[in-house]
Amino acid sequence: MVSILTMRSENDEADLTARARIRNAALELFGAEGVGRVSLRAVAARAGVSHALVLHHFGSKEGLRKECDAYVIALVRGGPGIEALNDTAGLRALLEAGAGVRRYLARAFLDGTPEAAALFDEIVEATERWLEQGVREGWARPSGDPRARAAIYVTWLLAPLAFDGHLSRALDVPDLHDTGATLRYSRAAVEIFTQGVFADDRALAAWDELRKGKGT
Amino acid sequence: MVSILTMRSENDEADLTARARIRNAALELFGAEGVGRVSLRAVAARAGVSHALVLHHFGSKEGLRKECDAYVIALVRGGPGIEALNDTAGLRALLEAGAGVRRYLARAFLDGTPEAAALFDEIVEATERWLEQGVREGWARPSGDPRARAAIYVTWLLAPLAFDGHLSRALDVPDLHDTGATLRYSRAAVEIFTQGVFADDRALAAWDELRKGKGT
DNA sequence: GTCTATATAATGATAGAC
DNA sequence: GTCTATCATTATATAGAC
Repeated sequence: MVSILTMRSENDEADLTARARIRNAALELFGAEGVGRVSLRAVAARAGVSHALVLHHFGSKEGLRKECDAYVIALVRGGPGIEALNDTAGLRALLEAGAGVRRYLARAFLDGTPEAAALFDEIVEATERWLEQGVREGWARPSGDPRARAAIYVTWLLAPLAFDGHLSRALDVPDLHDTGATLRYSRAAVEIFTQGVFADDRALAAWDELRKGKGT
Repeated sequence: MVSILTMRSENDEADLTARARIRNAALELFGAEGVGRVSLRAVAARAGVSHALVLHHFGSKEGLRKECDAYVIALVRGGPGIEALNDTAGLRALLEAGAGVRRYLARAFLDGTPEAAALFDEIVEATERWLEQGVREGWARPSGDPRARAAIYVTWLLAPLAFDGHLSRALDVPDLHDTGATLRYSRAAVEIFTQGVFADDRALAAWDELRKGKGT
């Protein structure tokens, strides 16, 4: 039996407070099936408690959802602020967290909760500053639209969250986020970020053509 | 009153069969809030029919969901086969479809329905061939891992589906998928695809370093 | 094809014992 | 903190009239 004073050892399955077990169970189920499709009873069953206890701790289903949001987002933030999404505590924590957590976060972004929106904005902002610095220091190329580039960059970095299973299937690896899988797809990503995909400016020219057609 | 023999003019709001109206209503609501959070009664109300009629036409909620899947996916396919996602009927149809449809598709990918998975695989396959051709013709750069590159590329092209609202907020445009918004973010994307982000091979080198640490 | 009941089950939430 | 009832509501689904 676990005292309520037990320090949280976040990663141990066994001895967590019931509150934490419930939150983890919710995270897993909400991530896997979507909040709407998961009943409080299902969460309770997975956590090994009664459904009444879930409500005792979180007040309502919405309360539980909010706590899940806060938890995952704190996990990604990793620290007081986000440096940029690259090689940061937050990203690593996210990769090491279970698939359920990643799927939960993807759904949070899709649902557009205020918390998720704030996180996204924060990451974009940090990334834009990071790329500005890169341009100054010479390791990043200048962009015609730094803000848009940062936003796109973040979106692309987060894309594997949303396309988890499909990406791993396409890459023929069992789970996208361990072993050599991450290495394989991140290699391809870095390759694109370094040398691009297109060998000349034809695509850019085509874009400019399109722009002329539709007005500024 | 609309005859059941009326030809489907897919885009007109008014004179559609009840079946089509129900499907459209479901698409919109499922996309906006997630299938689990939407009741058949809500769908029926939006379509202006009774909830019993929904079941009469689709048998069950799951049946309705499947029809939505099939409809959206057919929309993206655009024709008998997908050429590549670039400048294709499917992509254009997707952009011209409502935000609800795009959000629905994003959720379908996240939920990992078999239909969505098949579509994804199809697009990756087509994109890989398209890039192969590009390499042969000289307008695409060769890749160290063509399969992974194609998969990543597709993921990135689809990313705006999943981060719709966040992207438009970061870009400070009301709706991501009309007017100049598409142009702005696609310009940034093409820029990256053409010239990359990083100015030298430092990131690639760092990646290789990481790889050594974790074994092949 | 479309509706108005109605049946049946599940859900979020509460009350109160331990 | 945790449980066992229990309530009120809502959901999916069916039956049968029009």
